[in-house]
Amino acid sequence: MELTTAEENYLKAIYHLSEEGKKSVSTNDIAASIQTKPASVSDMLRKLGEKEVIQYRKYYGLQITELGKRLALQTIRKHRLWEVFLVDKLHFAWDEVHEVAEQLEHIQSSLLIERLDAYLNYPKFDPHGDPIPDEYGDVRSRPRIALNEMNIDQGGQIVAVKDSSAAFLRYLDKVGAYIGARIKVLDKVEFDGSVEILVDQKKTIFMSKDVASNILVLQS
Amino acid sequence: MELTTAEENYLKAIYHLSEEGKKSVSTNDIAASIQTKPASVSDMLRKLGEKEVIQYRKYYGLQITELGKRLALQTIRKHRLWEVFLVDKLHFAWDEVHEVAEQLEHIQSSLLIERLDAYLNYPKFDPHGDPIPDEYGDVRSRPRIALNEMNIDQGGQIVAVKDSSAAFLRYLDKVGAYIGARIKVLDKVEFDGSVEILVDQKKTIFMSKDVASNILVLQS
DNA sequence: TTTAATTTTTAGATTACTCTAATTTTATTT
DNA sequence: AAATAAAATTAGAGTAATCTAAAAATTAAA
Repeated sequence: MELTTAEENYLKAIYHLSEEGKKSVSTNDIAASIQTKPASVSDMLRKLGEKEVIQYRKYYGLQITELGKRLALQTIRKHRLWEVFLVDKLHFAWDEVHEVAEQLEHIQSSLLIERLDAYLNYPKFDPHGDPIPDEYGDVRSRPRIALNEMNIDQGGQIVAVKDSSAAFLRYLDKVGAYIGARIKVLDKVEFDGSVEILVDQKKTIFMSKDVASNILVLQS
Repeated sequence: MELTTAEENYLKAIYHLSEEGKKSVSTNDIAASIQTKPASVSDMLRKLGEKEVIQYRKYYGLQITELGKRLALQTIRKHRLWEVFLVDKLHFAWDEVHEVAEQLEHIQSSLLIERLDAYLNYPKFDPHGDPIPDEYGDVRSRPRIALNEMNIDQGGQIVAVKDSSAAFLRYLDKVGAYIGARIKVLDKVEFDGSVEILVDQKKTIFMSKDVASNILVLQS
């Protein structure tokens, strides 16, 4: 089954929305998330329904099918592998990768992705800390916790950020709290919820609750 | 100035045809070279004319403009850099790269190409030995000579092949006569034009005139 | 130099995707 | 439960790229 680039983009958006939002995905949500008009979405939903990657009943909403999920995860896998390539090999900054990965994810060649995966040493997370599905679409996502919810003296590894705006990523880079960094909570301030953390066993930094709540940690 | 993927493909074909054929490029030639119908070509020529990447007079043929040449060379540059990446880094075989590079060449990001070029160590030739234009479209092609026309005891480096069929490339790989290999002509057989060459200072092989005439060498 | 063959272009459709504007359906309020 | 608001869909049209079939222009041949 072959999807066009546009179909892949819609399906990816639908997958993401149905993962996070929980309740059913609306036409308007999809339109907003891929910057298009609801009318275009309706049209595409009909087509995606025919291709059986979603189950679609007019006015009643949609449900992504198993096939749809698998295909969406394949695109997400490609996107995230390319992000790793851009950052690890071509030294792109975190906030420069998205646009390019958005194009690269549509290149069709299973050999290419296999080889790229091997070349990057089978990474499990992309530069934003999001998990990379395997070729069958399996995501082994270990439980993660927001940094501000950790207890004093607890340690772990930063594996993801919720807010991936360029400004936020630059801030994290500056304080050394990159994805993969090992951290430990030294203290928590009851009053404002801010935390004091040790980064990579050497640097102590303070973080507002706001920032900490946007950082996901794999506890150890 | 922005070209669509289709426009880039047409322009690339036109560039290649006008380089080799010398005389003017016909609608039929273009149609044949990109497997499409002459009617579609006519349509596209009008559009390319409007965008001033070619000079086009109905029924009278076309001429690629300086702008067109520059844009075509940019696409060719991208194509060849990606081929180097696929072969050098992802261990693709010579004959597996084309299809994928054909897709990758249309990714739009000047940063990406700059970084890729640096990452590959500014290669001057692609895996088929074709020169890679610089970012301004300059191709510094040093004089090359067919292997069968070299004299005894002359040395050089294999930089290109004329015949790039999969079978031929596989044969070359097997005997170690890859692009970049340093060779030296040990002997030439008057009778059938075959040559005896030393590859990479260690391996001696015999080559028919037929094969040797398809290998281009940069003399040293 | 007419006629015939070839090449090229136009005309008219088709597919994929998008849009605005109008309509229909569902959800919310009073 | 009727009226209103919101959401979703259809209708109709536009762009880009392609095709087949027909027409026009050029080239080659008799």
